[in-house]
Amino acid sequence: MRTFTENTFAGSSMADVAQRAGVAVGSIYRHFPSKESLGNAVYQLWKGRALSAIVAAVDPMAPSRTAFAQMWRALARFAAEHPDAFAFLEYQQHAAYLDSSGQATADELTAFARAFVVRGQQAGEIRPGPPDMLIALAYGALVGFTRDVHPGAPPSAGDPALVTAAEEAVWAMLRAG
Amino acid sequence: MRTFTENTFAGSSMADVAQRAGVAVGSIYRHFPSKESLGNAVYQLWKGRALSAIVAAVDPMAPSRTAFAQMWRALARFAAEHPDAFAFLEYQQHAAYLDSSGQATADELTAFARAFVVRGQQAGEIRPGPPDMLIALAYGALVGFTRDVHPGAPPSAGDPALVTAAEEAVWAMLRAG
Amino acid sequence: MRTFTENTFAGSSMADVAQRAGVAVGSIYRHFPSKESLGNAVYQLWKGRALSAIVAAVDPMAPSRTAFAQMWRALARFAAEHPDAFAFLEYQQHAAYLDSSGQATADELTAFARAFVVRGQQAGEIRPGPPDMLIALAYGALVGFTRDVHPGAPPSAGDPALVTAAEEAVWAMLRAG
Amino acid sequence: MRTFTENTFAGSSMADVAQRAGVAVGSIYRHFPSKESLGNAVYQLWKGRALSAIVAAVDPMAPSRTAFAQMWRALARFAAEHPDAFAFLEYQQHAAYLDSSGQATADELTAFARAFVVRGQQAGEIRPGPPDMLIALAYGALVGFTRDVHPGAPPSAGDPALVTAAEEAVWAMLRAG
DNA sequence: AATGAATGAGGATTCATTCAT
DNA sequence: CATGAATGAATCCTCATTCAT
Repeated sequence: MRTFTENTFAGSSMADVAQRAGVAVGSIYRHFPSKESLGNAVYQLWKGRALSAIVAAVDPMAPSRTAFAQMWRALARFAAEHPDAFAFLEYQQHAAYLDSSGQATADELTAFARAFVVRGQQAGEIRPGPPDMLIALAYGALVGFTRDVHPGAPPSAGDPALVTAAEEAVWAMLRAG
Repeated sequence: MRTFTENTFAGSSMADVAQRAGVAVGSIYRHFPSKESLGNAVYQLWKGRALSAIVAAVDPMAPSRTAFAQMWRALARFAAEHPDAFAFLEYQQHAAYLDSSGQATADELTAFARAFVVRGQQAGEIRPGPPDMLIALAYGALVGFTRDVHPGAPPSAGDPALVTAAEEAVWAMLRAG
Repeated sequence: MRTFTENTFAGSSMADVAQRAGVAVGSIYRHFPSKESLGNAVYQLWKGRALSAIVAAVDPMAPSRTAFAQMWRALARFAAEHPDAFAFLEYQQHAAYLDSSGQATADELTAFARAFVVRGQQAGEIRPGPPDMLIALAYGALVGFTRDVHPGAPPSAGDPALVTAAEEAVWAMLRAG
Repeated sequence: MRTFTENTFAGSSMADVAQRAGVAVGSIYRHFPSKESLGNAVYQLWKGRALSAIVAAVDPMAPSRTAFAQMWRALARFAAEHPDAFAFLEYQQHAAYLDSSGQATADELTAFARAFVVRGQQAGEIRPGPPDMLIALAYGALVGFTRDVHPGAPPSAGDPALVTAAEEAVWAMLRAG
């Protein structure tokens, strides 16, 4: 994953992947039939972890304001703890190698977020409008927030005060009224 | 640019670039000494155009609400008219080949946005907080907004009603009070 | 080596080298990081062998006349047994790719010859004059002698009578008085 | 010629040749149909000049000792005045591009030298043996003599005392008795 | 099952040659 | 006639994949 993050999928060589993993190139091919399938597996693994982090943190019965805070904090924490994984997932293009199973994991996360938005809109807590658009705005804001760091610097997603400030701003974007 | 957008910089071959440009591979090397320098030039060209589009559209003396609308519309329009250029600029990683001159163009855009935010904060029109964070949130929201499209589908950034709805939402995130 | 001899270093392609070696192009790069380094290795290998052939054949305690005969015969034999290697070493320019380690091997041979000449001059057996000049004349004569062959013809360095005749002539050039 | 000397024929580019000549690449092709033919012309030009230098300097009726001195001095002078031309002619391989007309010029020089040797042998002034072998030894010695210089250093062929010393040594190799 | 050398197709780059200006 | 940009085959080198050990 780290190789992909630093060099892009196409810019990474299996030799580099193997070396960082501390195994031989041939060994990778015992577990993955191709570079593409390895890319898929890496994507699914980390996208799945991000999804789990959210699902574990959010109480679906809580009011939107609360649920949103839980969601935002969970994702910011994930991005702070695994900055390279988050960068791999969100700052790159995966179309070249992502297959349907990989896409499915991504869709699960969107579905979760959509359910949250729709419920909030029905409760009059979230601004009306196409749910996918609101998700795109809010998730995009999160990605921008974590990216607003020069590589190597401690991610702003790790500063609790900043995380809270950003969360409040984004909630202002989502909330109804 | 189109090749880079579709296949990633590292995933693009000079042969493909040449073919799409309708020239021979060797001809590219008469204008650019390397693939990297070509990447740089493409980046600078389009980042520069995006910057120009904003600068031309925004009245720096206008109230923040107005200036923001101008900025948002200019960028949404740019993304709608040049979806692949915008995708190349914003959905990808350029670290592998971007040199200082390329970075400089990117910094100009940030500087412009920062000036806007700072002025708005001084006027009490924009929410307090680190300007760069607010820019990251808003610009991230824009990127998310334009990205919220399955490839081939008409970009949401091209639908005037959606653009307005998104603009209002993002302004709600930025405005003071 | 054979490719370099026939086509010059710059005129040889790695593909040709690989084909003659009976391996794939990529395999060469597992052993040598570049064409230059391959050229170096080839040079060092054969220059080293030529040096060994001399060192093994010459008795440094013998009178100059004897030692010279041993040296001349050893080199003539080397040139007759490895005409292409000798041609590679002596009929070509290596400046474009030879590094210091390659140069060092060449210098060893010169140093050996210089010691021989100096000792002979001290013993009054070899004509006075700058040792390096005498070496250049004699070694040049050897190179000329072996070169005096149209490609494909049996090398004159392989005809014992000719080798002896040449040796006597060159000794007449070197001997004192 | 300078480009060929420094980089080898195969290692030289027409672009470099053109630049040093102060003309455009296309202009070369108005005078020479190909790189090979240019190589030929350069070879013939300089080999012809070397030949002329000898022919002009040598009195064919003079005794061998005298004629040899004239020949040696003429060539040493040529090598001293045109070190790069001499290096191009003698330190390199021309087989890859030399055609019959180029070879003819080289053969003329050999023929001239052979006539000298044969006449000297008939007069009992030059050591018996295959004339071509003696020529190879003597010409090889000359090449070695001029080569005995580190690039950039003033050529030993330019030091009159050295030239005379070398000439005497080489004559000792050739003379009868 | 793990290894890593071998393979050769593919990629970036060069360069002899052409040809419109 | 001179120029030098354009061409694309050929060159050096890389890298996904295979397979004998």
